[in-house]
Amino acid sequence: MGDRAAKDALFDGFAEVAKGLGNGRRTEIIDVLAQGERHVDDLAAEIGQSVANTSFHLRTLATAGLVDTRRQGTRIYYRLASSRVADLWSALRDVSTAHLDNIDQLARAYLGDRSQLDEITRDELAQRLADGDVVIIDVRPRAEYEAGHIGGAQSIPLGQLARNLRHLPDKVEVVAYCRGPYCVFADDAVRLLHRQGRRARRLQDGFPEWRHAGLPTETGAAQ
Amino acid sequence: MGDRAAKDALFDGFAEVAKGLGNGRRTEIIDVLAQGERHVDDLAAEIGQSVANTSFHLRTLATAGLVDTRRQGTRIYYRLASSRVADLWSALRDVSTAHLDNIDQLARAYLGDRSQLDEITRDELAQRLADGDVVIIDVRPRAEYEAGHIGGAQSIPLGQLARNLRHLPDKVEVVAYCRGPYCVFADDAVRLLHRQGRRARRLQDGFPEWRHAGLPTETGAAQ
DNA sequence: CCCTTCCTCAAAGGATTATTTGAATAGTGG
DNA sequence: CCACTATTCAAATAATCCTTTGAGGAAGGG
Repeated sequence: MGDRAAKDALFDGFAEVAKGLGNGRRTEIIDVLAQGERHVDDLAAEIGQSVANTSFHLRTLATAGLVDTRRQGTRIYYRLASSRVADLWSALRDVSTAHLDNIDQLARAYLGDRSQLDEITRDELAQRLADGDVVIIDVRPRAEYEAGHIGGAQSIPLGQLARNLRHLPDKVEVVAYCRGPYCVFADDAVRLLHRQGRRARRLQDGFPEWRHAGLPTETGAAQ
Repeated sequence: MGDRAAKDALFDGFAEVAKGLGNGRRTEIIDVLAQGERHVDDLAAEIGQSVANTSFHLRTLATAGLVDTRRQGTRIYYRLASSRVADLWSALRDVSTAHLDNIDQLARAYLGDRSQLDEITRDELAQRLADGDVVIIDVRPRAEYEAGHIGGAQSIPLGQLARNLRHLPDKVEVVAYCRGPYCVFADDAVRLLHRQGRRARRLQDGFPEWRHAGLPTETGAAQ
């Protein structure tokens, strides 16, 4: 009980999971999978890597206990092993933003200047949604919407927003959301809507945080 | 806004923090620092590594934003950067135990067979403490007790337990606690007490979890 | 002011890790 | 049962990481 080698082995075990998250391509994968399951090809395109390399990273993640798989027809779908993994990812981002000096500027480089973008908190949105005086649009890729979305939201992937403006009611404020605090889709959507003279805000974080807070969600395609 | 290189750099940033936890010696350090600050020499002995190597790992942890330092006289004390880091460490252990098949057996190899050890939950202990019909002993090293301990607990480091048995009241149940679910000190203390025919249980987890739950704590030496 | 103690740094090795390329595999759909 | 396609594996290279050794600071005590 309690010898050095056994302790080292146990803590190496914990470190194994952390190593799974210890690569930028793999954190990108986790961020996508937090939205719902995806197949390899799709993930490879999402993270801008070759299929072979993506497969290698997915294997690493699976060995680290972070993801599981499911086969459907000829494809293999990867998903987070459980919501605990989403919690871990969230805790990791919290530490990064709080204690790494350069995360702020990296985020600014990727997201652009957000100072002109109005945000809305989860709680305020939940209230406004209950009151019915707001339109919520999910600007993530369609597959992510179908895997789960905010109750009452409609799916308008970012690329299709420009030609779907007329389907949005005129007088009501629009709230756009996407994957989370470090996702650009909703930012771009709000900027586009502003240029059209519409009132629009961005949800402060994304769908995973909404679900985690226990607020109402739906799955599947809209009719 | 939103180009590949900038996204990669941002997510590399998140991965940087995970890399900090991606080594067994560093997870051991984090586990110790979750109890309170410690100096380099001390930590080196704790994890069974050379001072130079420990210093190297601490530097890695500092670069990853996980620890901070403070100089006092000739020593340099390291501490967790914030309670967020403790949360991250806790989330990491949760994922490990839930999704890594071999953590169970590694834990058994280190901790021994726990099936004969009675445990007590935080909530039950808090209740019993309020009722006053229990003695709590903190079997961690003295420095950790002084950095923070359960309110009302007395410090009896494991090595001194055998010769302090007579100071413990006879009729009352003893609860021992230490660093957390993967710490052996309390296990060994309970086994020792059982051999003496005493009623004794081990707190299910350790001091950091007690503090995190907002239950009463104290700092400093006993009188 | 020098000596001691504690800590960090630099260099060097051996061991992992990330990515690319090209080949192999394993289910499925026909 | 054959052929196809999505995915994985193997080999190779370049990059990074861990540990040890020995030298180099930085504070404080005498």
